[in-house]
Amino acid sequence: MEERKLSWYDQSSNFANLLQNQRMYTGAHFPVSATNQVESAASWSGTMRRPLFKPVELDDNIGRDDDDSDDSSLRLHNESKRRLTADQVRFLENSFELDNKLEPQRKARLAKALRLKPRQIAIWFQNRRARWKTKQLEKDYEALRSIYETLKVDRDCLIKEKEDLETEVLSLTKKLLLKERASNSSATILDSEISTPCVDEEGYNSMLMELTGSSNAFGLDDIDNYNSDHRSSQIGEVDDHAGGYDLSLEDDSCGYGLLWS
DNA sequence: CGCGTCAACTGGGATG
DNA sequence: CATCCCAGTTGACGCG
Repeated sequence: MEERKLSWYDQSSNFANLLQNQRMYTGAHFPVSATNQVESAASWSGTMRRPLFKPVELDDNIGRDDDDSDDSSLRLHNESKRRLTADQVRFLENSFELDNKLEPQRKARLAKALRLKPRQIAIWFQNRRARWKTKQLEKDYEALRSIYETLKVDRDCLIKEKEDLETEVLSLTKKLLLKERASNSSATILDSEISTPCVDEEGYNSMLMELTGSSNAFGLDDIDNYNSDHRSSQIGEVDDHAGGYDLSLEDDSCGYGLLWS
C-alpha cells in the first residue's frame, strides 16, 4: 500500500485530499463544483432527502481489499440498499469520467475516501458502466433512426424521380414510334390500298393499329412487357377502349396499353 | 399502487 | 484458481 505513505491518504476522510490526489493521478482538472463537494463532505447526510448509506467504519476497510468478504451483511441484515449520498455519487461520477475502469488501488482509495466498502465502489462502477451503455445504445439508436429517416426520404424522392423519368421515356418513345410510323404508313396506304376500315377521329389511331400488326419491327414487345408489369390497371382501361373498335388484334391488345396510356 | 431508479446480488464467461 | 466484468435480476425506495 504505497498510498499509505502519502500524507493525504491518512486524512482521506475528507474529499479535498482525494480531489488533490485525483488531479495528481490523472492530470485532469475537476470542475469548480468540486469545492462544493469538499465543503459538503463534512456533513454526510446534510442535504439528503432520503435514507442514505451509513458510512462504513474506516477500520472495516483497512487491510481488506477483497470485495466479497462479508458484504452480505451489508444487505438484508442492515438496512439494505440505501442510496449513496449526493456527494459520494458526484465524486464517483467525476472518477468515472476520468476512467470507467477500476483498478484495485483506485478502488481501495475511493472506498477509503468515501467511507464505503471496496465492494460498493466496484458495484457502483459496474452499474454505472451498465447505465452508460444503455444511454449509449439509446444515442446510437437515435442516430441510426435519423440516418434511416433521411435515407428513406431520399429513396422516396429517387423512386418518384425514376417513375417520372420512365413515364417521360414512354411518352417520348410513343411519339417517336408514331412519327416514324406516320411517315411510313402514308406511303404504304397509298401503295397497297389497305381495305381494313379504320374509323379514327384523331388520325393516329389507325396508325396504332398498323403499328400493332408489325410491332416487332419497332421493338414494341419490350414496351408491352413493361406495360404488363407496371401498368396493368391502365391495360384494363385500354382493353375496354380497344373492345369498342371490334379489333381482330385482340390477342395482342396489350400493345395498346402503352399507346393509350 | 404502479412505475422508475438504483444499490446489490447471481451466475457465467474471460483472463492471467 | 482468484479476480474481474457483464447481463440479468432483486428488493428498497421515492414519486405521481
